[in-house]
Amino acid sequence: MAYDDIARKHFAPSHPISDDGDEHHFCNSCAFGAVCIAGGIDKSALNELHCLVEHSGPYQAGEKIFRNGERFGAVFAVRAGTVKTQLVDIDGRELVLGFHLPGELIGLNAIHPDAYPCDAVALDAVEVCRFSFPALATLATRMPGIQQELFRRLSRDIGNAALLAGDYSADERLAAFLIGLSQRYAERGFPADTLHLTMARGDIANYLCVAAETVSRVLRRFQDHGLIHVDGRNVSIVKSAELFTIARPILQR
Amino acid sequence: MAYDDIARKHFAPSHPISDDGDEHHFCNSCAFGAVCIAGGIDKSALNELHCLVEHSGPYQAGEKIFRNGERFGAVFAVRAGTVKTQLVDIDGRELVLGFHLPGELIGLNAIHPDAYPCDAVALDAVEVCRFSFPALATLATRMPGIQQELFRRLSRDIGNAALLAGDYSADERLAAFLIGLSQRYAERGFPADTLHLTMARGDIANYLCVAAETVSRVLRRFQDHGLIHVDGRNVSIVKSAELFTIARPILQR
DNA sequence: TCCGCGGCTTGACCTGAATCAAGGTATGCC
DNA sequence: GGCATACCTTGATTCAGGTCAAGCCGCGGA
Repeated sequence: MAYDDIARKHFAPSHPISDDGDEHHFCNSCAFGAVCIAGGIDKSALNELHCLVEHSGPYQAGEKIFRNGERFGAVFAVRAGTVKTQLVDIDGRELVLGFHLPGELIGLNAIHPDAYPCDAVALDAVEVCRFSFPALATLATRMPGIQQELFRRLSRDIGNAALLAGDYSADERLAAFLIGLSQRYAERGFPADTLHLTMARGDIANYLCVAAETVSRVLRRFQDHGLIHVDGRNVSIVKSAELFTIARPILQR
Repeated sequence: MAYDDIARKHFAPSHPISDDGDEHHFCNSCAFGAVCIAGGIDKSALNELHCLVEHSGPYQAGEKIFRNGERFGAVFAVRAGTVKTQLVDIDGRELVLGFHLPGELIGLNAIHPDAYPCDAVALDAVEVCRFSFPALATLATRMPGIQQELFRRLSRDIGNAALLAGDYSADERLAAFLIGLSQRYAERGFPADTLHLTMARGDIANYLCVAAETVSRVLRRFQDHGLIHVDGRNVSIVKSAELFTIARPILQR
């Protein structure tokens, strides 16, 4: 796929970030890069996209891109770094909804309630593109490619949100998490077998609905069985096929 | 809200079904009813919606509206009855994704993979409206109200899919299930405190990621505590406030 | 009427993972 | 350096809920 090739060329493996784009070549990590490239959109349309987007950042680790309860006004494409979406429920329990890599769109779950239903927190140095949603929706009526891409992203997020439904074991969850992350990096042209986890164990645990201690133990066991190698937050995947077999009930369905 | 008033007038409480609509008054249970009424759309647009919709059914309990793996071509609005979406994972485990009442749209999660990622099964006598998705998307470019409604529905489904993520207790899950169902009936103008569960205990259990035995036990306990009254598949909610308190960590966040 | 079957309930027991507790390690700040 | 803090790991213990087993109920068919 053309988009991947371009990404592979431009991205620096160590820290995912794209170029800034210009009038003719919009950000490669842009959420709509694929549309622009594939659709061969004309200059005026590209300019319109340029007009409605605002680069924002860098955010430092811990800073929030948007907050739970804020009025919805825009979606954000991650350009660099990792974003965690989370919320704190009524009695203080934290719930991590997801981790978002460059090229991914956050805030889509805010359209319906017309307010962000979660916090978006930078896990490292994060840069984003802000798309005013009313403007984007208007543009989408004139550019079917943009509309279609929005539908696809929304639809994909439904599937992703449902991924961890089902009563899976801690092993299945951890394996699916690692393989999933690996695949998403691979799609963006980054090395897929050496992962740097930008999130704390506690966040992973929370996202997977297991205890932090369980994450430690399972990673340990995977390492003891030679499936992965763990060095703090650096994890290399040694036997991805076997890991995939464990994760299969979650990923392949 | 006007839509609710109209629904309340037309729906028969015992078996949710709408009238068939005509050129000027589209089905009340139609997924886009609210748009048409609120937006005051013109006749030609209404006719276009009429042209692209196909009524289909009735389906008998157990019959499938669409199947996992089938090429995506349309979304369906439930007109009458209850639909269960489910899939069977690689090693035979069943996973219920959701239950869908009249007025709700199914198949939105199929846009991205361009294939239905689950089965849609009728739980009782079901009637649906079929909307060709390419036609609907095209119409949406000309009718911003339709586009917006699609965005909202997709966005809401993301939230719904994420609802049961998080490690909630069996009590919390059951309470949230009952309150959620009650609220959805109420929105459609049906009595909200006497529920007829069209799905088997096993389906509920599966949807909530607990064992069927646990569903029995928790319902029993809720009844013993005077929160609900259970008679087979008929459940009446006695103390909705207390039930809501239990469900709060899931529903209110 | 009886039988068979699927769905539901209840009790007894077991287990995966949570919780509790303690200690280790890395990092930043004074 | 020395300290504080946040994060991570490991072991011991506990428990919510799963699994197994048995029996009940309601319904359709012969």
